[in-house]
Amino acid sequence: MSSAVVGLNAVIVSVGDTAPQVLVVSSGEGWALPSGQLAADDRTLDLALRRYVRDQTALELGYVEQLYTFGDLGRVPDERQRLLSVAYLALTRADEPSSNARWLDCYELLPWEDHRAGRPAVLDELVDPAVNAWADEVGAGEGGEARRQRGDIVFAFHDAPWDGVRVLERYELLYEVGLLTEAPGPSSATTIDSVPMRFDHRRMVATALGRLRGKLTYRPVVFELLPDTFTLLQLQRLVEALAGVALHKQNFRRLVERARLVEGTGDTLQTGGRPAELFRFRREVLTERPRPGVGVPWSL
Amino acid sequence: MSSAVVGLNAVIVSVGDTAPQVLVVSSGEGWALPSGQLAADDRTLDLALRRYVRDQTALELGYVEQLYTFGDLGRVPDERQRLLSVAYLALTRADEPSSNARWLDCYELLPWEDHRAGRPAVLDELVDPAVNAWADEVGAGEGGEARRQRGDIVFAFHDAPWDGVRVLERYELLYEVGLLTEAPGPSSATTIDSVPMRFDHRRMVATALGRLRGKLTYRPVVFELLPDTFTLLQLQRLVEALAGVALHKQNFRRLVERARLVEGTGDTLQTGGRPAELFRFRREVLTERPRPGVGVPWSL
DNA sequence: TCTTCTTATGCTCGCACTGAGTATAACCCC
DNA sequence: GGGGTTATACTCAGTGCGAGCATAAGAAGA
Repeated sequence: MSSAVVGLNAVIVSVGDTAPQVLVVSSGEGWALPSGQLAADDRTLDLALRRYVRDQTALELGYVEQLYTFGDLGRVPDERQRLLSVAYLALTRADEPSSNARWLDCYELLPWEDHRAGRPAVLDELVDPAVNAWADEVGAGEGGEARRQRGDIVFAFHDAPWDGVRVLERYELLYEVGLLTEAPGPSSATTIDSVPMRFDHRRMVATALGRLRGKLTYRPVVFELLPDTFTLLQLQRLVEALAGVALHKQNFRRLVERARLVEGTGDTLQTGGRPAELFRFRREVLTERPRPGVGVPWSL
Repeated sequence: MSSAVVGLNAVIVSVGDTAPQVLVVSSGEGWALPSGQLAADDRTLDLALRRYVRDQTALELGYVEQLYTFGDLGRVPDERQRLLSVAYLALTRADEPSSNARWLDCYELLPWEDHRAGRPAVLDELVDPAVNAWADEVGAGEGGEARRQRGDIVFAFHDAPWDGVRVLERYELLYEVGLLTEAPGPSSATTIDSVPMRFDHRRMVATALGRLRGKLTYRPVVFELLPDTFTLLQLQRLVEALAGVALHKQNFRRLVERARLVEGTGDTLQTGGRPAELFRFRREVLTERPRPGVGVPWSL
């Protein structure tokens, strides 16, 4: 029987003032996701993850979901060794990380994903030409067209619609065209700068953000990231931060109220303008609707 | 560094005359999914999977997607050993399995999932009372209500809507209430009978069916299971088989044509009634729509 | 040939939801 | 009170969908 070294990684997401953020710890080669080993007496992978995250960061995780298992040769510098890593997504409200850990803004790692203030310039200035050059590599024939079409789909060139969920596909395409390097190394003029992260940990963050953006639209996961009561604008800002797009305020309000996702508490909160009513998540919605979520443009 | 035995499993899905089916091979303890070991020189997990499936079943896989990694202690009879299994979903049109393999009807394994001819009686006759008894175990208080609510959500009791995607949640709840046993063993009057499968392979099938039903609604995966040209009724029957629900014929037609998912070829096929036009998948839809899929009731 | 059965295809209501925008309310500060 | 700010209510047009009616085009049998 063959065996491999098995590791676990946690992409722990919370939301700061303006953007989603992931918990990272410092490592020799840039920042790293909290990682651990599976111990012989961990009954389940989930429990192992919770255990070592508690040990390393003093954080008690709430929502936890398995993301993906990475096992390609060459994902770690040592070519001989295969490291199998099971990555998890975890959500938490906690905002005070322990000593050697810190929150890292997701959009520092993946700047092309934030469209709240419009389409990032880097897409048309850097990515578009790079994808075109990459398509030209294989000639103007079939293969080139397929490459161009793939670029159009994931980056929404030529009037194709932007799909916020395709975070991982964008990451992988950027990697293929040579605009980003996986392991920390010298960044050049032809790569998109970012905070260096260990191994393929940035890819794990991309996987997590994509999954989260998808789940947003059909499961009430946002409420894992909010306090028990909140104003509708707080909820909206949170959804916008995760989805990476701006939303129409009145329609957002109508959506969550008519979907009966939230219920008013009667209390209000001072805001600087007219006081806002405080709402709470309405748990009963789980039995009423098949896919209770918040609705962003790409959920149709 | 800790290490574990690592296996790969493939849930290979095709669609027969009336139902989705998975490829199984015979094993000492009932049927088993094709499984393999990761070899040291397999560059990626995908490639390893394709390699051993080719060796074992002489099948060349098309669409392949990682499903989930199973690693709980106790999923295999030997309590000491931890077996980590990375399960994959694969789609294929091939209908002739090799010697020791055969196609097994998904709804023989998961009979409560097929609602095409109405809600299966087993849900209200067997599952409902069992869930109620299970809820009563913890008293009529908070815990009991939570259990009952969970039953309502996943099995659509008390007017809750049926959500075809929650295959795995249903499987897990049935397991918790004691209506099915994971490893092959004596079935009793209080368990739902089914074909015995090795280890937790039936759980893997449930995972695969759930994933497939979800993907159906936002990616054109059905066409992986169809010949190049097909009639709209063939397409509809296929979607119905996977989704486990019956669809309105005229509306289905309108949906796929207006979404521009398919295009007519001009040819027709004899059917027993008026000849049907043959259609093909319209690849350009990938750049036009963010989530090209077929639309089933739970996709809203 | 005429009838009946079967499948395919076209079309039309009515409802629900959505995008976009206008209008009004309720607080702050000065 | 005026102006800024945020909250909340409401309207209107377009779109998508569930449900059903109607017609077309073949096969099979009387």
